[in-house]
Amino acid sequence: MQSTRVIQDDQAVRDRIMAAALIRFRQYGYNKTTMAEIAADCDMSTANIYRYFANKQEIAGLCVANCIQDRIRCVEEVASRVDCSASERLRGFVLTLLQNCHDTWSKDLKIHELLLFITSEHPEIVHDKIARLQELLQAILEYGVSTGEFQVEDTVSTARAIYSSIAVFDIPLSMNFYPLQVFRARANEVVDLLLKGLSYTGKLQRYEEGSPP
Amino acid sequence: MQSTRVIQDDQAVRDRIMAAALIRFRQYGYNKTTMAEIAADCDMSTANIYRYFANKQEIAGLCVANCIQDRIRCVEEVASRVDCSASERLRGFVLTLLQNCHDTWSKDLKIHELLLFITSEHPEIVHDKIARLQELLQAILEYGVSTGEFQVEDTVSTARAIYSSIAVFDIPLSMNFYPLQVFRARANEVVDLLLKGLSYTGKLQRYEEGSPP
DNA sequence: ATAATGAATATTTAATTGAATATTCATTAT
DNA sequence: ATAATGAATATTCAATTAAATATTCATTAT
Repeated sequence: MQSTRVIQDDQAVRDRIMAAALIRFRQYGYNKTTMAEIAADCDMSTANIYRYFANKQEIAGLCVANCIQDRIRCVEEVASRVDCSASERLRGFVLTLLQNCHDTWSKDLKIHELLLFITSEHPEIVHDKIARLQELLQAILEYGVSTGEFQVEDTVSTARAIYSSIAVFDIPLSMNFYPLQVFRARANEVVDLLLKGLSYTGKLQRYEEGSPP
Repeated sequence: MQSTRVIQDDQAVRDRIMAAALIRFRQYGYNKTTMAEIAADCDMSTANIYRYFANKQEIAGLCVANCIQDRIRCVEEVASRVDCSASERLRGFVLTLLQNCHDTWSKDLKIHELLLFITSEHPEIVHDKIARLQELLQAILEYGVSTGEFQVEDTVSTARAIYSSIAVFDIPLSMNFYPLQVFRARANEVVDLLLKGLSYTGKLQRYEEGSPP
């Protein structure tokens, strides 16, 4: 019991430090946040933080991972709404991803900096996120197949293809190019086109050389 | 006649300067290339360059625009091959775009730096490029409709949607994430899916609530 | 023993300034 | 008049160092 008690206490301290750090990272960014400030916010010495974290970057990495988790939870929610068709789930998925991406870029600029910095050191964080999004897409596809909405042979490769098609809406850098409103319209156009492909029945119009005018 | 003569001479000098500049930009990058070096390569004084260009950035901007032009010409060629079906043209278009993008990133790193720098000052260069690519896509679509390969109502909005879907293959930054081989596979998957959407006949499977098991 | 600290050390950032480079301009050559 | 130049000026870059910050550790408190 004693050891459990201690581990829980440890986690509480870790959480307290991370919460304080995140507030400062959000407001001032990674570089302008000092370990001394984080420590002061937690009413402890700077040195004591190092009992709980290896270094500043570890704290930032965990903050970023948490943010990504939160973002993914939004998407998961939309991707599994019981009152929605598979098509609606797919559209919701894409628009939510876009909204998240835009928010990170424009509202949460400091977090975006942090994300850029951390993911350049730990690309596996991004890969894990993409893998999770593709799982969600696959689930939407399987749901669509089960309801008869979609005709899809290979849900894994199709989920990959869909993610590639909508990746541009999940890359904060691209948010520079157009206002959100334009991106929404573009995302909707892409979803419309994808939905046609997904409900494709296989009755391909054969191309006959020279027959049309 | 005299004035024409002079203008032609002017253009010849401009071309000579730009050629010399491009060689240095390619090898050493924008910052490590000095106006003095460019001038020496052209056997003229530094000051004389300013008779032909407003400043160093203008020279770089024109070099970049030329490079983009060259890249687009490759794509144009593929997009209008007489011996190819519309589907083949579309696939060629995407794979060529990807190849260009990858080359710029990995082989022509210095030019990529330049491109990044110039397009941050002149986003219209990128917008023009995207507009031209969308025109080419539209031409492929119209060709596909004319041969009966594609069923597309609105070629303009569909061309936009296709560009959005494949934009990730046209963003040098993304070349970091996977090797070219993987990107090629992804691009092919996306094209496969898009082609299904394009040849979609409109006979949509209706989703009937609760009817499947 | 565990948690925490203050002080010492190592590393990073920020300010300074001299050197390199871009740009301008008065003057010269054609 | 047009083209070109050398020298003057403005701007940017890079090396230097002082200050700030991250990290470690010996010591103290619980």
